[in-house]
Amino acid sequence: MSTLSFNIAAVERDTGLSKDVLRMWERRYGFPVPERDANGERLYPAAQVERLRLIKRLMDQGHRPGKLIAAPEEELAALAPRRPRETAAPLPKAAGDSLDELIEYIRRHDGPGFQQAMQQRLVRQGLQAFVQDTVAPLTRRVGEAWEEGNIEVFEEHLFTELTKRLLRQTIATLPAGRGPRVLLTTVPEEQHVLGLLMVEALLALEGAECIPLGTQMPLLDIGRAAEAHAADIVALSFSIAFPQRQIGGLVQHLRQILPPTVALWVGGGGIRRLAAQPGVALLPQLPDAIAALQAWRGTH
Amino acid sequence: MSTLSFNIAAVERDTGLSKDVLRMWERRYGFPVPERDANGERLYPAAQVERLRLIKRLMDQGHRPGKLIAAPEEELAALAPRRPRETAAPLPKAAGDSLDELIEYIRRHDGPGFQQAMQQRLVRQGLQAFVQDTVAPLTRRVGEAWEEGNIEVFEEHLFTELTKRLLRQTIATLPAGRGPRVLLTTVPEEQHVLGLLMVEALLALEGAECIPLGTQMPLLDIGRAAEAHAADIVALSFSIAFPQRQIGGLVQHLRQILPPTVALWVGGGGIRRLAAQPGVALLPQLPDAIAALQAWRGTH
DNA sequence: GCTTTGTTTTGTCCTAGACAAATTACGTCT
DNA sequence: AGACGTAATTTGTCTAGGACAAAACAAAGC
Repeated sequence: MSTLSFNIAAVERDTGLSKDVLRMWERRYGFPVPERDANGERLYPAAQVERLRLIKRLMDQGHRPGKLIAAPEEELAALAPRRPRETAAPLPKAAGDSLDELIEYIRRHDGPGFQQAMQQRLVRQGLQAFVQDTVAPLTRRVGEAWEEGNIEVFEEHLFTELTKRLLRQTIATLPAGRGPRVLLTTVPEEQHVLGLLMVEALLALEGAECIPLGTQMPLLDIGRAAEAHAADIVALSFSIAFPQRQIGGLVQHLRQILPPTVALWVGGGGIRRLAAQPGVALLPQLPDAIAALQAWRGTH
Repeated sequence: MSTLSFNIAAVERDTGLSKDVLRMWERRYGFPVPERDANGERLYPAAQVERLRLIKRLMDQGHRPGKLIAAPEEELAALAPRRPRETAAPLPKAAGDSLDELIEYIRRHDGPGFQQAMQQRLVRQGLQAFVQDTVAPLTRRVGEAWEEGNIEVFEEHLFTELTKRLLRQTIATLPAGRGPRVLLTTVPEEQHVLGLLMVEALLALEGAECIPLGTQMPLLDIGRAAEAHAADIVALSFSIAFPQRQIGGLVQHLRQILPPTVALWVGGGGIRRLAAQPGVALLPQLPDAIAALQAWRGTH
């Protein structure tokens, strides 16, 4: 079998670094330096792709590409402590009140075990506490673990998929809401839906009428959907992974598209550094959504 | 309020046409011709964005960009019969065995009604028939309606989201499978998960042990996941909207990454024109998945 | 009818320059 | 020392036009 190599589109797919950035880094920092095929097009060896993935992860953690690419191998040792693979800490048989127990199921690739443990916590805590005290911190922990290289991409996907299922399943059992009508979605490029589901669970529990439109809705279509569904509120979610620099412009753009009578709520880990805008409610934390709902009801 | 305008990144987001393509069309066909901001960067008026969205839709339908862009306004009349908005055909009160009834709920933006009707059909038909005779054709119908401009993007999203919920909810009630272990996912850029869920439902019903990893998994991570979960089969799904030209290379690439002992199944509407490859099973139709499962069991 | 061969269409990749927004570094003032 | 404003730097995205291969289509032959 030949050594695997990736064309530039494949590298973009697998690393999340745009073609422009890949070419610019090559020009500017001298890395990566791919080979070329017969046609003069870039061909990245697997080793360079791996290194790029590592760099991308550390960038998402806050490091700067210039430093990372310059540093030779110390960064691998110092910044990326890959999980000691076979530690396999024994499951804490005790009360199991810790999130570690849940993460350990994921690390062991034990989907059914994870589902069962989550279900148990849901029943014990009730939906609201479950969302706020289990799902939210667990999501944060998984994100941190990913940044630190302690969890694989597919493990994170398994966690997300199973948690999504549980939340949706539970939301389905709630009675129909009485209003206001809240339209929930994300912008294109933003595919993380867990935050949205958490908000939906909390709002539905408070009796709001939620209209879940999934992810990746073009801005113009969000406007049309708000009109067609006679929505009172449009709620957007930005994950921490979403390119920060784009969020402000996007929200401003959408605010222009929506009629002024429709409220625009924005939440998620991505908005931490977002400046306030007129006509846009920032809800950095989950409880803020409940507060905003009560405030809305007070004024309508 | 000023006239809305979009920079090239926003147009890419909202139309799905890459920046390269937008610039190339401008150079080659003389459309679109955006204005420029103070910095010389493209600024597309909303009207041009609308037209681009229309062109993209017709392209997905099989038309060619050169023709579409040349044609002045006849194409709008001839090819894009926008749904007569207020027709509002009365719901067929009768047996309701037709898919039209279900689509009509979506058109009326009646989420709860749709859910209830779907649930009813599920109970009446049983899961296997429901997937094959309701969900699959309905998905196709919705896709066709979208191509013909008879359904809005957000309506399609609502349909997808609600159907996903119902399928996942139902899958959750099935008992744990006995094997083989089937890992289900899609490649990056492919975010359609409905096809995958349909397959999962059928396979789980046949007693397979499904590992749902959600969408958009980098190829290298699919390989790692297959190893970590000791998967017997990796099942990929390509929707009809996925760029055809990329599929062949992607599948070939993944086949190289996976160990030869792991079977690779590929399905979905996107593979209609895909050439056969050694070590890759093509499953264009849903029943093919069941057949493939039985074949696998026969040889193991 | 079908297959093969040439032509057109179309998307993606390439180089290389420019610049603005974000971030860091620095110097000054309180 | 800490706060603040300004300069330097880093970094991503945009622009221009050229090139070419893969796909789609047309035409000719069997």
